[in-house]
Amino acid sequence: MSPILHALKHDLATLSPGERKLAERILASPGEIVHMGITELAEQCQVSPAAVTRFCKLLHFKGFPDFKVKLAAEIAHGDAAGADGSSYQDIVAGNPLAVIVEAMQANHLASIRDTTSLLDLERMQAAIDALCRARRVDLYGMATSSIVAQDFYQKLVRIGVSCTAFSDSHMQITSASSLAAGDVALAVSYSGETPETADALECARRSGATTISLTAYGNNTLAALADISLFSSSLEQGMRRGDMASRIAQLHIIDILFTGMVSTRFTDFIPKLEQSYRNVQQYRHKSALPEVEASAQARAKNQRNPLANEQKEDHEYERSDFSQ
Amino acid sequence: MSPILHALKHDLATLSPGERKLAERILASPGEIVHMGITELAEQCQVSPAAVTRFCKLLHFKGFPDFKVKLAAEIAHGDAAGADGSSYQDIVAGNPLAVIVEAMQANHLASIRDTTSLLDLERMQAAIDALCRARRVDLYGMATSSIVAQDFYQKLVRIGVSCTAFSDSHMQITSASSLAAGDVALAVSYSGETPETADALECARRSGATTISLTAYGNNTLAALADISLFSSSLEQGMRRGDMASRIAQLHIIDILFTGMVSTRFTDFIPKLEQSYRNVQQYRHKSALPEVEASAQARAKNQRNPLANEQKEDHEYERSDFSQ
DNA sequence: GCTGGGTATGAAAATAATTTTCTATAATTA
DNA sequence: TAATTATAGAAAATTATTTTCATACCCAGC
Repeated sequence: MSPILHALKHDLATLSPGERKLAERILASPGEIVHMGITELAEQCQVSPAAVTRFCKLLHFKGFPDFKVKLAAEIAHGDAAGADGSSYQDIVAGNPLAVIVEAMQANHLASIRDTTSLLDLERMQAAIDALCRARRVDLYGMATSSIVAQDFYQKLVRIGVSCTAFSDSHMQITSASSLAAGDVALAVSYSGETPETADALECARRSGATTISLTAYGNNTLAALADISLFSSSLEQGMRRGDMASRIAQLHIIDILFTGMVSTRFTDFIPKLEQSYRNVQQYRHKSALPEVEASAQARAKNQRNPLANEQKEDHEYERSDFSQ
Repeated sequence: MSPILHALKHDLATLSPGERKLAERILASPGEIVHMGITELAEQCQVSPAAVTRFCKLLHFKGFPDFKVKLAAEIAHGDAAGADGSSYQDIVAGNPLAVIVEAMQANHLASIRDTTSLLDLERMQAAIDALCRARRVDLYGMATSSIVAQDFYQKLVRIGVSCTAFSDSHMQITSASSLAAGDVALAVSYSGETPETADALECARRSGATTISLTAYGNNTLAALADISLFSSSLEQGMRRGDMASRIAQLHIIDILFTGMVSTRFTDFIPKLEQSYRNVQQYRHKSALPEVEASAQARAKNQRNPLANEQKEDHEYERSDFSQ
C-alpha cells in the first residue's frame, strides 16, 4: 500500500470524527477521490469543504489539489506491482537468496519512487535555501538515522559548510544550545518519535535556528516540531526491518538537498568540492605495507606495468573525482 | 513512455502553434506540469489559460485538472525520468530543482537495478556463509565508504556478531592483525584503490581471515586482493559525484548480505534482533526537556489528549520495532 | 453545576483557478 | 477580393478552493 494510505490508516485512531469520515472514505476507494472536486468529497462525507482543506493540510499537503495529484501518482505505483515489483514486499525467514534479492530490489526501488512522488518541491527548496544561508549546520540522528546524518555531514564538510553530526545525545544538545538565528538544525528519525533527537531539535528551535525534520511520512512529533518537514516513504505495517528501505529513501533526499545546494551556489561550492578531493589524493600517505601494491598488481590484470598503472591512476582520479 | 505523452509526441505535427508550444513544454518535463496551475503553464508557454483548457479538451480530458491527475498517474507508472529504465543522468549546475530530482531518481533507480543484475548469487552466498561462520568480523572503509561500513556494523551488532568498523586507519590495521582463520574482513571502497583500505584488507588476509571486497564493478586492487569480490554498479565515465549512487548501491548489497545472514540463521539471529530493539525502547531515557512533549503536542494535532498519545506510542513501538 | 480554555467544525467571505463566451485577427480558399 | 475558417486572447462567468470568523462542544477545575 502506498505511504499516504498507509499513514492514513495508521492515524485513523487519532483523528477527529470529521477527519476520520474523510480518511475512511479515501481509504475505501482512493481511485475515485482523485476524480472528485473538494465539494463532492465533502458532501459524500457530510462535512464542509473547509474540513477537507484542513484535512489535507494536516497531512502536510499544500491543499486538496496537491493531495489529489500525489495520491494519483501513488495509487498508480501500486497498480504496477508485480511486473516491475513496485510494491513493498516483506522479508521473511529461510528464503532462497534469489527471493531475498528480488524482494530487496523491489523494496528499495519502491521506496525511492514513493519518496520522490511525495516530495514537496517548495519545501525542499526552502530547506536548500536555509542550508545555503546557514552560518552553521547541526545534524541529529540516533542509530540507523545517525548513518544518514553522518553521510550529510561528510558532504557538507566537503563544500566548506561548518557543521556537526554528533551521535552522542549530550553533545547534540550542547551543540544545539549554541546555534543562532540563521543557523540550521536537521533532525533525522525514521519514526519521528526518537526522544533524544526531538530534544535536540527543540533545543535548536529555542536557540533560534531554522529546524528541518526528515522522517517517514505521517504525523509525528519531529515533523510537528520542525519549521520545514521533509518526508521519506513509510512502509506498511508488519514490514519488519523497514529501516533498510527508509535509510535508502532518506539518503535519496539528502542527495537531492546536497545537489540542490551545490547547484544553487555553484561557483562557491564546486571549487571547494574539487579541491577537497584533490587534496585527499595529494596528501594521502602512500601504502604502509609496500608489498601490497606488488601483490595486488600481480593479481589485477589491468596493472601489468608501471606505465599502465600510472595512466590508470590518473584516469581514475579524473573519473571518480568525487569518490573514494 | 506513457500513452498520453506518446500520443502528444505523435500528434505534435498536427497541432496548431499555440498547442504545440504546450505539448512541447509538457513533453519536456511532465513531472513539473502536475504541480502547476493552468495560469502558470499558460504563462510559461506564452499562451492564454483558455488555450490550455482547449488543449486538454482536444485530448479528450474533462479539463486541465483532469489532465493533471491522469498525467500524474501515468508518469508514476513508468517513472518519467530515465524513461528507458536504465540510463544514468549526469548532474550539472544551475538546474531547477525538478530536474535535479528527476536525475537523482533516475540515477538511484538505475544503480540499484544495475547492481542487482550484476549480482553473482554464488559469490553472494559464499560471502553470507563466511559471515555466518565468522567468530569476528572486521569492516574497513574510508570517507564515503565508511558510512557503508558503519551501516553494516550497526546491523551486525544487533544480531550479536562481534565486529569492528574503525574509521581510523591505524585501528583498522591493528584490528586486522588480530584476526584469525575463520574470521571475516570486509573492505568497502568505490574505486577499489583506496590505499588505507587495501592495506587493512591485505593485513587481514595475512592473518588468515576470509577477505571480502565491495567495490564498483571492474578490475581494481581491492577486488584482486579479496577472496570474495562483490561489486556495485559503476557509473559512466564523466559522472561526477558518482559516489551518491554508488553508496546507495553498496547499501543495497549490505542489505542483501544482512538479510541473507538472518535468513540463514533465523532462529539464532531473530530473537537477538528483536531483543535489541525492545531493549533500546525499554532502557531509553525519557526526554530531558519535559516541555518538548508538551509543545510538540500543541503543534501535532494527532496528539490531542494523553490517552490518544499513549495509544499512539504503544502502537508505534509495535509498528516500527526495528527502526529509530 | 458552572466557568474557562482549548478543540472541532461549518458558514460565509475572499481568493484563486478554471472554463466559457465572445471577438478579433490571420490564414485559406473560392 | 470577399467569404470562410482556424486560431487564439480578453474578459466574463463559473466553479473550486482557501481563509476567516463565529459558534458549539467537550472537559478539567472550581
